[in-house]
Amino acid sequence: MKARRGRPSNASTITAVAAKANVAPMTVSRVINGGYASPQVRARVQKVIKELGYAPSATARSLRYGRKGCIGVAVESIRGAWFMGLLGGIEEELGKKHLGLMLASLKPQDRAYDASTVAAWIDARRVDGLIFVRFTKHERPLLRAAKEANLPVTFICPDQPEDFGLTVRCRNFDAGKIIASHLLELGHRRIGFVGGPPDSEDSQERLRGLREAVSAVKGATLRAEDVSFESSYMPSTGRAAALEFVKRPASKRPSAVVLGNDSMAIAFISELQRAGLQVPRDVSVAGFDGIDEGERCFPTLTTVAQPMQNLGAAACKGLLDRIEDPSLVDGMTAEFPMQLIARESTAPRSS
Amino acid sequence: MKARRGRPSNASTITAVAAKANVAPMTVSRVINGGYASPQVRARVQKVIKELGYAPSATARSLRYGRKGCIGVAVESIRGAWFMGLLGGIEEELGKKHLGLMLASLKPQDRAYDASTVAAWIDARRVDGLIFVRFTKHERPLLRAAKEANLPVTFICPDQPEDFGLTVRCRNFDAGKIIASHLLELGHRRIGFVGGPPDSEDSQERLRGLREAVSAVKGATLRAEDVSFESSYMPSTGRAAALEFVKRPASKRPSAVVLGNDSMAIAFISELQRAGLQVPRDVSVAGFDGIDEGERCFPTLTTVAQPMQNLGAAACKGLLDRIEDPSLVDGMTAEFPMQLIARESTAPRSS
DNA sequence: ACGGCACCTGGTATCGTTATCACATGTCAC
DNA sequence: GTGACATGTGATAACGATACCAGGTGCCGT
Repeated sequence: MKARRGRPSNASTITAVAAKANVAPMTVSRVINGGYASPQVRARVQKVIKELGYAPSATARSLRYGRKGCIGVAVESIRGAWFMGLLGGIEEELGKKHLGLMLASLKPQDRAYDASTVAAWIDARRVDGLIFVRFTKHERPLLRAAKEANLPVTFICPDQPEDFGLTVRCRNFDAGKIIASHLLELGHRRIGFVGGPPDSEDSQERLRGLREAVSAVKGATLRAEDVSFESSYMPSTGRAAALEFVKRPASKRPSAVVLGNDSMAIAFISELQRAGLQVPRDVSVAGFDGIDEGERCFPTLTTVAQPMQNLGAAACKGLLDRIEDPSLVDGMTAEFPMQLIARESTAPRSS
Repeated sequence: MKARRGRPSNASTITAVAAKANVAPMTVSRVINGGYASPQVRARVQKVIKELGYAPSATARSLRYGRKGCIGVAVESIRGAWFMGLLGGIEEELGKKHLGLMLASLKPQDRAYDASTVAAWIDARRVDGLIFVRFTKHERPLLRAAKEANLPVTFICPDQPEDFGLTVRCRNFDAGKIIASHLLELGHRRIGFVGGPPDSEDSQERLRGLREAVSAVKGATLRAEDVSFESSYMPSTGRAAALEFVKRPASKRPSAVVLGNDSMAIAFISELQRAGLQVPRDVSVAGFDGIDEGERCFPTLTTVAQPMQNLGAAACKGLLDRIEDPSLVDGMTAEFPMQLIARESTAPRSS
């Protein structure tokens, strides 16, 4: 940004087109944007545009309009595949309006917290709006900055961060009930749960749903000793939980375990297998999210899938609406249903 | 982009700061960018800047300079986790210079070919440079456009697309040799190979390396019937290969199989397990790339890892160099070594 | 014949920033 | 005491595009 002038981009300007077509720049602008222009002039200008390969500069337009034609997406960490589906939905929605997408992680390289990039977006008015994926309390200052800058914001996040912006999320409570019903139907009565971080709203909600469904069935239990929370959603925590699990005598184990997300579930299963247990023969296992990986491991993973594509699209659409019409009421939330994908990792309880 | 004027962003401008500090805008600019300014004026201006929360508009700067402060990254498809490591490396490098990253896929939603977003970047001069991840011949028109626009380009790609831009890639030939040595050392003599698409340069190179290493060892073979190419790098093709594999009588199988990439390898293993085979007891399996997933499946996957982080960083650095100094010679390539990660999926040949 | 209107076109100012030049100072050397 | 030179500041003109207003036509109705 510091360097002298830009490269000698041979890109032509509207003035060049105007000169060559013997009209004023304004007329060229009108030809492009559809204002009054006689057929002859229009044809002449369009010919010159094609000859020179002219296309309007996004930068100059951005300065003139208030709009940048570009939104920012901030993800927790750029590693981790689970949000790719979201990005797909966002991109799809943006593509319809020819808008761009700037991506940054809130914690680059999983280093110390550093939201400077996103903060710079706001300060420098680089984007027309922001989508936060998994917004946590640490990002509060960013939110304040966005608010002050009057910048539309949406969240893809289980808990509504604040009375500002649109929040898009899944029915995590229902998800808990759904997986519980599935396991109960298969005959499981003692069910375990290994959640993500205890302060993560989605794990809590899912557990609540699970608990409610379990308590509605006579003889079904969700014992305190079978419920735990891990420090993160990383696979390593799933592995740790598995090591814990195999240490217990078989009679003291739940016959089905629900993990906080698919990554954890897959790691959990792997570790059980390493210890010689078989899934689902010895224990049924299920996760949440519906990442692709669950489809290509063995056994394939039963999960309650988030409609990632839809979540992304909804967050994006909501953001665009708010950009279009800043008067839209804020603090709304949109909820999406989650969907059971029953696969190999769950089976009827062995007698 | 069409709408009237932008939102009433209450962001303050350099003029507002200047007025409040009783100086000319130019002076404010100098205070920010470090030109001559007396200590008193500097202090006064900086105070006002803080009071008003002023930050220069990236858009206006972009128009003034030639630079957008932003590069574009075009990936083949936004699904697929394997390039997240690359993105991490790119982001890291960009972060150092406070540059932005615009992301787009060449085939959004894996629909019909549609590079319109990237083409628009070029036409509208939205980015200072482009990184192509897995550039294929279908993107040729884009490349031509970039060339005409005098836009720096780098590729993260096994085959050098053209005599233009910097290409960053791995030593795939060596990778083939590396995995071959590993398997040969473990005592395997009949080795199989299941590549990606036949026209993918990396699969071919890896096979060549494999072949060379195998042929150097007496008694080791890479038979034609044990070598195949699949239509894509998708896990489904790995699964298909496994079905093929288990159909053969055990005596006609290689004792070790190398897959085109990790996704395929993991799917291959899963399918073998489903058929009742055990890895590595019945067959050793290895992949390429080193995706995270290979670490949490069972058995963990032996692979030859690409230094994704480094590849991304190198491509980005090269791009920035070229943006800085457009006279840099083009058509260069930078090669990176790949690294063996020996894990559970490969073991000494069972006698 | 003249006001009114629809149609087409151009001039000018503007978005927010900085390069360039011009003009003040003050300081030092000779 | 006068030129040379560093230091500080401001006025002006760009960067590329478009909003707005002000013309110019021609055609119609009265």
